[in-house]
Amino acid sequence: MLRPETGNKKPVAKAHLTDPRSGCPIATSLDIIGDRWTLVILRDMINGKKKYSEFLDAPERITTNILADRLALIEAAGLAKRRLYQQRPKRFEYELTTKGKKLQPVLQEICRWANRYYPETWVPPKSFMENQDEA
Amino acid sequence: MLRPETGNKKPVAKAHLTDPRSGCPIATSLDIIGDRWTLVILRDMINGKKKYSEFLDAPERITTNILADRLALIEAAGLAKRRLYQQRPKRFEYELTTKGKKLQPVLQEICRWANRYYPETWVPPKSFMENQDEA
DNA sequence: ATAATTACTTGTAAATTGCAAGTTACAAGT
DNA sequence: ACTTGTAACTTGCAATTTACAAGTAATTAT
Repeated sequence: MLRPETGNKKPVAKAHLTDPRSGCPIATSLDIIGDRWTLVILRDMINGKKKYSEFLDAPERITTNILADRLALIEAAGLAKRRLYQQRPKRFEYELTTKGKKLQPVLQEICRWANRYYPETWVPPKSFMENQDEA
Repeated sequence: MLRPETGNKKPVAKAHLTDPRSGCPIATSLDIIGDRWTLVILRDMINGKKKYSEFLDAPERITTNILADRLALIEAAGLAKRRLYQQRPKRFEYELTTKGKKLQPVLQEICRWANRYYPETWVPPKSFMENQDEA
């Protein structure tokens, strides 16, 4: 198909994003972050990664189509914003919004749990576990 | 197919359960809890639900095949244990292990985040948000 | 001129999910 | 005795999502 320039959107329907399964805060959140990839991308964003290629470098080896899809969903959910940082060729970088940054305590608790029950998991740097972003 | 009595297991392969994508505590955790249903079942277990039919009653309307699959995975991951509480007919109840209970802080942070950014979500009872289970 | 890089898209097979219906074992009502 | 109901699942199948591989457009590096 034609793709005259980068940056055109795919449908990104996903019914549960607009129509949560219930009023439960957990179910509503999982409609957005309840998959195997979204939070690992958020992890990288918290650690300062911004560019598509940086996210691809993660040791979990996300595939390009999933990454593109998740970045669009993350943006649609208001967890990050896409900024054009170069006109030709168009290049975007992704930055967390406050809403996205506020998920850091969730990630921190996940890490505490994993470090306790899966001792082979890495202990995150203090900057990740202590830093509660202002704002 | 034959199913002489209830309680026989299905394969439950899921490669990432035995072989995490990386040593990252977040990725490792998401290999287990990174889906749209597992944590809502854990929520119900924390709130004292034990039986299959009780989990089915949740407002999110989980289907029976997904519930059966998730209960098996939750047990395989050591987050809950299945107990035969009645011999004839065989009836099981599911109870959180300590490992499963220790995910409560993760759920609490998810609730805090959702209550802030999705004001239409329910505010959980204090018992859920404050209770840090002993052990 | 060729190779490499970035940020994707496309195609297709495999796996997972959702929906509906069926099954087994028993209990309770008529 | 027979039908109805309930609990805890299983089965079949269509629809959606995921993984894997390859391709593409624009531009820079060699």
